Amino acid sequence: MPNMKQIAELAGVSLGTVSHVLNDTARVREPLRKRVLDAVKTTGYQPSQLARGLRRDKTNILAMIIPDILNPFFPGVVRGAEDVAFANGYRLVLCNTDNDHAKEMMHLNALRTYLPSGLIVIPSDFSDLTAQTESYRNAGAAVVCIDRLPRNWDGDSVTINNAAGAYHATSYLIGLGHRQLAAITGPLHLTNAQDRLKGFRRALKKAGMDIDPGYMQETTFDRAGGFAKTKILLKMIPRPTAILACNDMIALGALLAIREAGLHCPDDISIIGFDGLDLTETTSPQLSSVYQSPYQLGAEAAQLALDRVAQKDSPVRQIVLKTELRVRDSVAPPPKKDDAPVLISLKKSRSLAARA
Amino acid sequence: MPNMKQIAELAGVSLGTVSHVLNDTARVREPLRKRVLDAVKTTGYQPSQLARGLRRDKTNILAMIIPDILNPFFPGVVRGAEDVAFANGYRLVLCNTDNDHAKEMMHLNALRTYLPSGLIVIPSDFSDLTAQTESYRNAGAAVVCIDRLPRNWDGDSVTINNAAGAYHATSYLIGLGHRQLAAITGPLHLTNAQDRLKGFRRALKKAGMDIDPGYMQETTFDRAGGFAKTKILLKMIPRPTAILACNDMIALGALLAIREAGLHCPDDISIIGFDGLDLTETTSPQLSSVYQSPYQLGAEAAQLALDRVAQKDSPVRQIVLKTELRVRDSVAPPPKKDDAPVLISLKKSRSLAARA
DNA sequence: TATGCTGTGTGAAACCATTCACAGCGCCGG
DNA sequence: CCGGCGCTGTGAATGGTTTCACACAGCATA
Repeated sequence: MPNMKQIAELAGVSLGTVSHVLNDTARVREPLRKRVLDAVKTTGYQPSQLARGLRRDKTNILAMIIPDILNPFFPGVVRGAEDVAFANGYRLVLCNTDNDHAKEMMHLNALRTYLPSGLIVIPSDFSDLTAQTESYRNAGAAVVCIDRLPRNWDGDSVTINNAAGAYHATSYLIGLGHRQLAAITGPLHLTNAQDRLKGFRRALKKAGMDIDPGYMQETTFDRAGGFAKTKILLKMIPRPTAILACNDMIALGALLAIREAGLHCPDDISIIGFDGLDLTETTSPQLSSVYQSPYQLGAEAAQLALDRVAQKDSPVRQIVLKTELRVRDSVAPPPKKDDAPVLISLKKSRSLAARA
Repeated sequence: MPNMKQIAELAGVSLGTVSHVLNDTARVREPLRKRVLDAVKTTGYQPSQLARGLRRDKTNILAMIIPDILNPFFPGVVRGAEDVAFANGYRLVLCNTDNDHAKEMMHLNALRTYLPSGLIVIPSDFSDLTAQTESYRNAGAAVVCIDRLPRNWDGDSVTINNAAGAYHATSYLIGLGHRQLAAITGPLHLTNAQDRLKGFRRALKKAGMDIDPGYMQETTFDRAGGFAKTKILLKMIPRPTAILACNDMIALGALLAIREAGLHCPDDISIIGFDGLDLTETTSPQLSSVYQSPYQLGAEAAQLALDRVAQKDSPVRQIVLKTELRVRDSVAPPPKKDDAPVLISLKKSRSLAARA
């Protein structure tokens, strides 16, 4: 593979001229310009991203740090970011932290010397990333936090309206007549889990309801957590007639626990999840959920990062995306007391056609 | 952030010595060595990966090209590769092709000048990648193909035993008494789809069965494909009593089509999928499937790539991983003719505990 | 004592693109 | 006719690391 010097020789121009033609960084008269372009075409020359990055103190790399790509929520985020990156000539470096702060630090440290233009982070926990990411900012890299925010974050961010989503879902359940409500929240040191719980409580308050703290269970954002906490909830007296699961994985675990207990969803107990993952369409019953678009989350974040690279001193942007309650088969009015299982089933959106 | 020169000055040694200490590339006497290490520690010096890569014609980057991270099979592959990469001080660059050959080429071209040490590819189609990847090989990069192979591939690879898996699943269905078997295969220009079909046919042949080509439907590896082709199969006379779906997404579509037709799985018709994704545990009925480990696929590929980097001229390795039939609730003996729906349900592995 | 060898350390060259100060040229206005 | 300006193009300096040829000291051998 040739280098720029050879292109310059072949085109009979100087090194600088080749660079100017390639980067459109100065006027070059047509004949010379053409000679350079021809030389590039015939040799198949490609500039070394390494040399370029070294010189410019910045590469066309976007680094992305997420908890775990195996969690079905994150592939969408990654894909959204990768699409925007690719469309703009950037590459995406993917790092998994497993929500382990130490691992997050290792990634953060190791990535720095690749001089990425941007860094998109889903923070692993509530530790203060401001200090860590400052070195990136100093190096001229854009830093964008998404999904949840570290403590005291005052930089660019993309999140969703967690409280509103949870509020809406909870209100819906109350509207159906549920009075024994429960919530299974994610780890409360995560801002998104906190906000969802806030929305839940706000809806209860609005309805003049008050619930025993035991009906709000905190756990990890996964199936195992949902399974375990649902088992606990099912033993409580009175048994909740509806559960707000603060993400879909928790909801999945809840569904399994309900089935294992010999109960039926939604006849005995209603479930609403959060995220609206694809897999909520193939569970039985199909899971109602507060939908958010992981793809959009990632795409907006990448765009935000690129915008920041282009315009370093524009005002901070904190984008908040909307959620949308998608009611499917896992919700119904509460069973009437001392009744045989009620056989009502609400079928609203069957979005099969859209995806299948 | 300091550079090597400053470390050299601080430690009172030459540039070369710093390099030797850091890379353990020559003996350095203890006192000097310690001075260097101290200087590094106090300054928090980190070598520039860009300069290093430029000089060594190779970076600690592994590039990974996959069809689409949104497809639930691939996150596991990516995670496996990232873990191995990370453990060895490498970073993973992720690229999605959407099975679009043009996009694959763009990624291949763009990635090259980052000088990755390795390239892990799930080929988008049957085009001959040998030529394209040769330029990587020439540049000293290791190229590993996984999951499916491009035409005439003679380099390193990691695949699974597709034919054996399909053979096993099909034989199992035959053993249950099924005689009206159908298969929904993936795109037959993909080697894995081909091999799974081969396994299906081999099992039929072994049992002395012959089937009408109409019972073998080819489609894309997704839910929409499975849904559409199942609708076709359900209209055929005689209606198949069992379907081998050549991946889980197809199986998912099949399940939905069966439900929509007012039929029941497994009472009316049995389904076995392929891949054994997590989501097969939360469908209803739980989906039987030929399990493979995407994580292992990715991990082995990354290890293979790193091994090749370390030992350029070791013999080519073509690793073939095993599959494992996981029987859950979506299979049963065929319904007896003119019978009411049979209520047999085979419950073998409930691997809930393992995962939840 | 001269020679040769081993073990350490040095500093310049090389990798390749970008950028900056400057030079050459043609043209305009004075 | 000259000074000055705008437009193009030049080539050297720059960025940070690795590596190679070489130097030097100390020691053993002839």
